[in-house]
Formats: sequence, structure tokens, C-alpha cells
Amino acid sequence: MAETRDRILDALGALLPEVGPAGATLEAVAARAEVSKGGLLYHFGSKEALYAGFLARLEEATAGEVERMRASADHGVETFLRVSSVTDDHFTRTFLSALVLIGTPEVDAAATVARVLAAYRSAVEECVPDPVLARLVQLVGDGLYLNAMVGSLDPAEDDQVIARVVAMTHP
Amino acid sequence: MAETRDRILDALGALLPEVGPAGATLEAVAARAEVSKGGLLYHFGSKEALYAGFLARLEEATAGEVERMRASADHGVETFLRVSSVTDDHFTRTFLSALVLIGTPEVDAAATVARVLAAYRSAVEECVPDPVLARLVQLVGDGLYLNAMVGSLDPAEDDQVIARVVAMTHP
DNA sequence: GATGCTGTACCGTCCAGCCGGTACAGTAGT
DNA sequence: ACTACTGTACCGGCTGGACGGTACAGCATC
Repeated sequence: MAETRDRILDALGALLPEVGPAGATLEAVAARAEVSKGGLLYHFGSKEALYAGFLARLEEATAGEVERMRASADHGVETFLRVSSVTDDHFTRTFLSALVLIGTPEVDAAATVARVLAAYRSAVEECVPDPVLARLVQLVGDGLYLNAMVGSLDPAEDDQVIARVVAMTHP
Repeated sequence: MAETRDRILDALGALLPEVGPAGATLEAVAARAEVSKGGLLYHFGSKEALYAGFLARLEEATAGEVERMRASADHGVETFLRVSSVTDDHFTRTFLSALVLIGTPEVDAAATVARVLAAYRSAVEECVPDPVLARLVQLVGDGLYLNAMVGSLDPAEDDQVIARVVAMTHP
């Protein structure tokens, strides 16, 4: 069942920011997903496959997020920056987990993250004509992600920054 | 000798972005530093101590970088953003290595990175009166770091973004 | 000959992956 | 309808290898 698979991937995503890749052993992931280690290995034949599945789901989710941006009323800039600055969002948490995965030998998380960033970038470019400004928007969003990763968000100030950037994109 | 110590830390810094924390075994670090494992453990009694030493040196280097910013002719904003967007800088590489360390159980790299970001932030705030604009500058810099980590820098465009941001900080 | 440092051999632990097994559907032939 | 068989989902013990850390012997230089 795909349901168990998703539960396993959710468990991995929950574990990664807490204990890092080193602590995310197959047994730990299995326990968190309430599956035995054997059961986990039935769905994902190796740790590499597990990580690959996780990153694949992130890329799928990215497509959905980008769609949500495009569909947002005025334009996607604010939607984009809001997601970047909120840590209790499912997508943000998944993305941060992927960042933690960078450097693990089993999988090339950096490449996946790069693709995610690229997808966002082209989406921002769609609604911000000036390419330099579009890149600036994206960089601010990425900066928010980095700060979220190390727990350095400053909600009050960041809200004002977002407002300022949004204003810049309005002629 | 402090020279050997530094060589070991350099080896760790060189290894981390290449193979990640999992690949940075004591033996691998020792080999890269052209020291035996025993020699490494003479200087750093444990892996935790090795990581701690690495992060401590990063914090020291941060102080130096911030000083360089303060001393820069016009103001530090451009100096800051330039460093963030150049991957062959020693400090940048060390910083990126520390990012890869986030999530390892031996050491709290996130806290160190947070302190580094905070140091930069207060330095930027010194030369940019408007706090919102200062935070924006810092977020752009952090975004550049994140993009550097996954190899998504776009030098041509990023140069223009830096110029734009610098212009914004000039009244 | 003491001190600072190096190299090596070894131990204990931990973990990924394997494998033999269980349960429980279907499903088909009778 | 029951029996025999097959595939899917899952379990948990085992093992081989890797890695962190220890012990100890060697070797400069002072």
C-alpha cells in the first residue's frame, strides 16, 4: 500500500531535522513509522532508495507549491516568501529535511534542492518582469530558508522585509 | 604544534563538502591532513572535539571577516555580499562546511551558524540605519550562501542583484 | 631520558542489508 | 466448498563490515 510508504517517508522527514542523517537509522525510521525494519526494507530496498523516494516526493510537492503560487490572486511573490518564513508548513519542513540531507553519500540531495530552487526561480520570474528583481526575491526567500534551518528567523522583522520586497515588485 | 592542528582542521573543511559528515571519518581526515589517525587523536581527543575545534575556528574567522567589513572604505554591504557569492573564498568554504555539519549528533553546528549569522547581522545593521533594509541585505547574503551550497549561483545575475542592493543602501 | 608527537594494532559498538519465516489475501481448479 | 498455490505485506534475528576510540611501541629533538 502507498499509505505505508508515505508514512515511512513522513517518519524520515520528521526524524531528519531532529537527529540528522546519522540518527535517522533504518530502525529509527521504521520505529517512527510504526513498521518493522523488515517492513521498511520491503518498501525501500536500501537506504539509498529510501532517500531517493523522499527527494522524489519533495520534487512532486514542489510542483504543487509552484502551482499554488501561480494560482494566487495578486501574484506569487508574497505566497512564496510566506512559505519560506513559516516553519510549521509541511512543505517547508520537508525542504529543510532535504537541506540536512546534503552531504550524505547515499544520494545527491544538493542536486534535488538545486532543482527545487530553480523551479521556484522560474515561477518568480513569471510574475516579476525584471529578472534582477526576480532573483532578489528568490534570494530573500532562500535566505529565510537558511535562517529557518538554524532557528534564526525573526518573525517581526521578516514580516516587514517581506512587505518591503512585495512593495518593490509592485510598480 | 598549532600548525598540524590547523592542517587537520583544513583537511576536515576540505573533506566535508566533498563527502559529507558520513564520509569524513577520522581516518579520512587524518589521511587528507597527512597525519596518522593516532596523530589526529593526539590533537583532538575525539570526533566531537574535532568538530568543536572546527566550529570554534569558524567563529574566530567570523570575527575577522566582520572586522574586514567594518574597515572597508565606503561601507560593508558590498564586501559582505561579495564574500557570500564567491565559492573559492576560504571563509565561505569553511562556512559551507559548517552548514553541511548541521544535523550531526556530535556537535550543535546550527547554533554556531546562527551565531555567525547574528554577528553578520549586527555588522550590517551598523552601516545600514534602516533595520528592515539591513535584514534584507542579510537575507540576500544568506540566500547566496544557500545557493552556493547547492551550486546554484548565477554570477552574472547575482552581480546585478548585489549592485541593486548596494544602491538601495545608498540614500 | 624526558617530552612531544607519530604510527599501528586492536577492541567494542553500531548499523545496513540479508534472509528465513508468518499472515493473509486472492484465485483457480475440482 | 475446500484445497492447493501464488503474490503481497510485513516481521525480527543475524552478520559482516566500518568506524570511533584505546593502548602501546617507536622516534625524534631537546
